[in-house]
Amino acid sequence: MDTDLPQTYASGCPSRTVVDVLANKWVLYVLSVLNSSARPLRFTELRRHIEGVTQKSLTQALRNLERDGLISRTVYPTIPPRVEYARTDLGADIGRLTAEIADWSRSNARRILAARATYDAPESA
Amino acid sequence: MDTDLPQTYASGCPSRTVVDVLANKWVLYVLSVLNSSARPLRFTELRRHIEGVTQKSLTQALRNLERDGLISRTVYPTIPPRVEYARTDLGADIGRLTAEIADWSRSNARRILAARATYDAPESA
DNA sequence: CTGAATCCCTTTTGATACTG
DNA sequence: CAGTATCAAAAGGGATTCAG
Repeated sequence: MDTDLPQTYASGCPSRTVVDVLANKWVLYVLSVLNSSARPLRFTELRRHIEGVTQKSLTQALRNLERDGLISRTVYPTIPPRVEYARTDLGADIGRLTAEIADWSRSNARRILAARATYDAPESA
Repeated sequence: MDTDLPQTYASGCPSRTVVDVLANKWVLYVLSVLNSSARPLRFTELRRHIEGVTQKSLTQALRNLERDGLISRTVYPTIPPRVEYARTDLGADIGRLTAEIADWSRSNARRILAARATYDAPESA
C-alpha cells in the first residue's frame, strides 16, 4: 500500500472514540458471538457463551454497543422479562472482523504461547 | 455459517489470553501502524504516529507484542541508542485485521457518532 | 534516544446483595 | 430473567525522575 508512509492516528479524530469502544475484550466477544448466531440472543444466552464475564461487565459492553448502534436491544414486557440482543447492519460489518480476530487467536494460540514461554524463560536463567 | 449455533468462548481456552492482549487500543494502533509501514519504525516514530499515547503505555504495548512474537525489537548499540520495531510474519496477519478495524472505525465514525448522539439525547428530555 | 522506576490518582473490575 | 446498587480490590494512565 504505502512505500514508506505509515498511518497516523490523530488524537482528535472521532474514530478514536470508536476504537476505544472496540478495544475491550467483552465487546469483542459479544460482537463475535452475535456474528455467529443466526438469531437474536438473550442476556443469559450471551453470558453463557462468554465464560467468565460478569453480569456487570456484560451489561456495560452491551450498553456501549447499543449506544453506538452496533447491536439492537429488544425488550419483551413479559414475566419474567425477556430481552434480546441482535447485531445491526452496522454491527454485522464489524462483527465479521472481530470474529476473524477471535478465530485468528484460536488458530495461532499455540505459536503465541510458545513465543511467550520463550520470552519469559530467560528470566529464570 | 451456523443456523443456530453461536460460538462459545470458554474461559480456560488459551486463545483468551491472546485476545486479552489484543483488546487494548494502543496495541491495536501499534499493529495497525506497523502494518501500514514499509519499514521498521523507531520508538519515537511510533509515538508520533499514535497521538496521545504516553511513553509508559507505548512501552507496555510494545513489550506485550514482542513477548507474543507479534513484533520484533532490534537494538542498535549506538549513541544515542536506536531501537527499531517491525512486524513479524505472525504479527503481519493480525496487523491486517487490526488495520481493517481502524479503517472501519474511520469510515463509519460519522454513523456511529450519530447513533451515539441519538442514544444520549433522550436523557435531556 | 529509549527506556525503567516511582508516585499517585482515576478507572475498571469482581463479588455480593437487592429489585421489578 | 435482566438488570441496578454498592463496596472493595485491582488495573490502568499520567507525570516525573533517573540511566545507559
